[in-house]
Amino acid sequence: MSSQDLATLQATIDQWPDVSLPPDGQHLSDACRRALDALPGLIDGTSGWIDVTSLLRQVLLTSEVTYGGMPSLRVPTTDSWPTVDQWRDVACAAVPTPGDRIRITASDWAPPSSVAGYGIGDDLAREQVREVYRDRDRVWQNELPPDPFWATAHQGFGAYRGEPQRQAARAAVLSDGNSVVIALPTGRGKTAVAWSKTLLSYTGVTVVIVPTVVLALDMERRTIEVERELKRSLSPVKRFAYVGAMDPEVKKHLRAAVRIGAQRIIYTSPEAFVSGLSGAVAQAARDGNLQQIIIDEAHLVDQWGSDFRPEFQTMPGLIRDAYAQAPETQKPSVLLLSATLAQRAVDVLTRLFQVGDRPVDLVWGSEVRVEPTYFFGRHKTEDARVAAVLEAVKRLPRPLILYTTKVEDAEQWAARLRQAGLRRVDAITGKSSDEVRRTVMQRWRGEATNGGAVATTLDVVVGTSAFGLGLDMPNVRTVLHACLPETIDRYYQEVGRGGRDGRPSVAYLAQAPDDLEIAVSLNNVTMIGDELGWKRWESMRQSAEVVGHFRYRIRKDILPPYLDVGYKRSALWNVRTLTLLAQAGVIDMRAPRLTLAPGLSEEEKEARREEFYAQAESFIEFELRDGRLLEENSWKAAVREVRSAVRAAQSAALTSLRHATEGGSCVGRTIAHHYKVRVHNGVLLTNAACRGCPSCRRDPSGSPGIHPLEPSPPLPWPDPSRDRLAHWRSGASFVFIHYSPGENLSALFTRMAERHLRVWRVSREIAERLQRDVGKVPIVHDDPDASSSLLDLYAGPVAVVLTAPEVPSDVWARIGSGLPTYLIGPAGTMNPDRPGTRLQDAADGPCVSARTLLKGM
DNA sequence: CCAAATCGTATCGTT
Repeated sequence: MSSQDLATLQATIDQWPDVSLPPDGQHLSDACRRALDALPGLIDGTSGWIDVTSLLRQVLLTSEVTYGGMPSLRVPTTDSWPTVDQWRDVACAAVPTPGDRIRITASDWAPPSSVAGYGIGDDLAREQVREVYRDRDRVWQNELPPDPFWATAHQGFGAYRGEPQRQAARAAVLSDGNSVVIALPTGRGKTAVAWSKTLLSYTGVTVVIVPTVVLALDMERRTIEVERELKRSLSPVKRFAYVGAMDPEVKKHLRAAVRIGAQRIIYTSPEAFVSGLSGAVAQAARDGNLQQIIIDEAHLVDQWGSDFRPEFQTMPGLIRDAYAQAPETQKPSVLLLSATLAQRAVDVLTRLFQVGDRPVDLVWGSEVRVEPTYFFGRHKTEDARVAAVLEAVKRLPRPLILYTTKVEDAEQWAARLRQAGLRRVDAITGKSSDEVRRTVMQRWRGEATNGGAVATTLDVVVGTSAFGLGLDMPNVRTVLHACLPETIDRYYQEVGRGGRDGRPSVAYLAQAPDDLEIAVSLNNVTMIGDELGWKRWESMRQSAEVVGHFRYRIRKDILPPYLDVGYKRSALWNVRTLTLLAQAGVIDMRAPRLTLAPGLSEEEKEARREEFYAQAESFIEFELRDGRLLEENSWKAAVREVRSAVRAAQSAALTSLRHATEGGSCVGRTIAHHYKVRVHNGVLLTNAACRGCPSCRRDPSGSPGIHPLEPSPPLPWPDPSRDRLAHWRSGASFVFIHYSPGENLSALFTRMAERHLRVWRVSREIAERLQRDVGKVPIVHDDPDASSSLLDLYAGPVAVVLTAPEVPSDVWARIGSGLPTYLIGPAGTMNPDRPGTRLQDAADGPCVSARTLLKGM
């Protein structure tokens, strides 16, 4: 299909100054829609000349790259239309034509391709930037057929978007009562993974912790849509977000719904989870109604939990409480989801979120994004940087994000761009009001308040790191940095806001001399020292009120002996001390909970409540975990270890980024290396990929390319799930279940599945029928032809159904390694170890007929 | 002293 970009745009321009929009229903590129949106703004001043020139340039390049030829547009020079010089300023050629019009064509432009400036690799650089303009539909690669449970959970789920999503989805339904860290790239369907268990079952509460209110509300909106499609209620309250600013009545009803297990899924913040919702969650757990706790953007537990938002690190205590109180067969599972997990984040999560005695599982689908083409510029002065960024903003495609570190710089950049001739630009920082954030997103996306489509009025957003968490904008084409981020994690997160639609994007970082100092100071996490920490700890312990078994409550703002006058930072330092201790394994942090002695009168209760909530903010609780660390020297040693681990991780994260900006080696490789993680049972690799960077343009033969070689091999599930059929194996690792020719096995299969046998190696057809029969029990289909079979990876029970009287070697190998296996085969299946003997005759393995087994179930 | 955001109320027992 060819685009109607040029014809439509030219027709609209020819009517000038009538700028009524063309009818919908034509195939137009994103760039062309934006250009059409921007044209009327020339009249009322809501578009500047740069907005229009850069968008028309983008349309021309989109057309040329996608369909070839030498596209041009004839534009007026009257009114507020740009001058010939202005067109040239955005790398467009402008030739006068009769009738006061000029014909414009666009030339290639790419940022300086090496750190030193223009030189080797320029051609490649331009070629790579050209690809960013290409108008093409996304093609999902590496799709995999869905497991029966996946297709059944929601008809919209369809195929898996690659092995990582498959592993994550399987981990979610196969984990019961354990914690799983799941690294899954953005855009690989994280949300579906979180939903599948909920949608498949008919009872149980899933609590999803998200870092911001906006995300909670956004998830609520999407959940309401799914609920409508399902034609099934997921909440008696018809609400799914629980956030502070909501109507107290709605919150009350939500708490009640969670408490009785009727709320199937709820989205909330760490703060609300450990305070308002904690009682309801605990009650649901006690009644066996707590199905899953899911922590989204789990890397923030490490990044934000240490001092900024300590509730990220008080969650584990609450989760352990809930886990301990849940009935043995209905323990909640904990999923920790993130796209960017480096060593430190994995260490923190696996330590803090281990519940029960099983180690935390890991599903590693970490990938390096292939969309960005990287550019770096180093400038000797701030003025030179400003000029370089301005040039890039004029010439690179929209939507475009410009990141800065400081709020002031973001605002200054927005003003500077307006000054230069942009109008379709605005800024978002941590200081922006909710209202501003909302309207900027709507103007950027072209969305009305009611969700309908309207014209876009914004192409460029200048932001600090506040802009982007959970940002849902698929077609961002350019991410600029007029700063040096303090870690490669932040840089990569921000670059990753581009190209969510799978099309290439440009990532260009322009550095100036002062940037490093700012990055270093932000990189330096504030932590308390040995001596002062110990003194604080002692004074906290001495003043602690005992509120339970090994459980203490302290005032956050109590002062250590070395201070006799309070200063407002003291409370923050106390919390920092405690989070450090939690990471060292000395304590679990807890959120204070109101406990009312029985037998109080209503007035007394009310008085206690009022007193509690008046002071709740100033309290924090903790539980001692390791008494051996109470002695001063071992305490200090434990704390010192955590401190140096944090410092090492932080400085490595900045060094990696500096390394990348220097252009000495491939950026994709540097990022991949940063996300390589060691765990107790192996090394988790992130494969390098690179569309283009200074190093790869200089020496293309050394580039990893955009097709990652092999997916990182999956780690085995370290511990088997409960096997409720184990007695049939009578102590052995496997049982052979033999059937007669023509025997109908579906009743047996159903019974086995209902007793939580979830993993089946069987034909797809039978697996799907089984799923239909058992409904809510998740059935995982182990395809014998898949590259990674669950026979090797899954230590829980697996059913293997044979249609011929021979045992495949991989099945026999699994049985030999002692993993629980239910081998269902025709009577007469031969024993691979003893030629000429049948399995059912062997003395060394238990066997039973299908009929006997079924009768006994 | 550099960025980042959130937060509150009701109850106790069986095979």
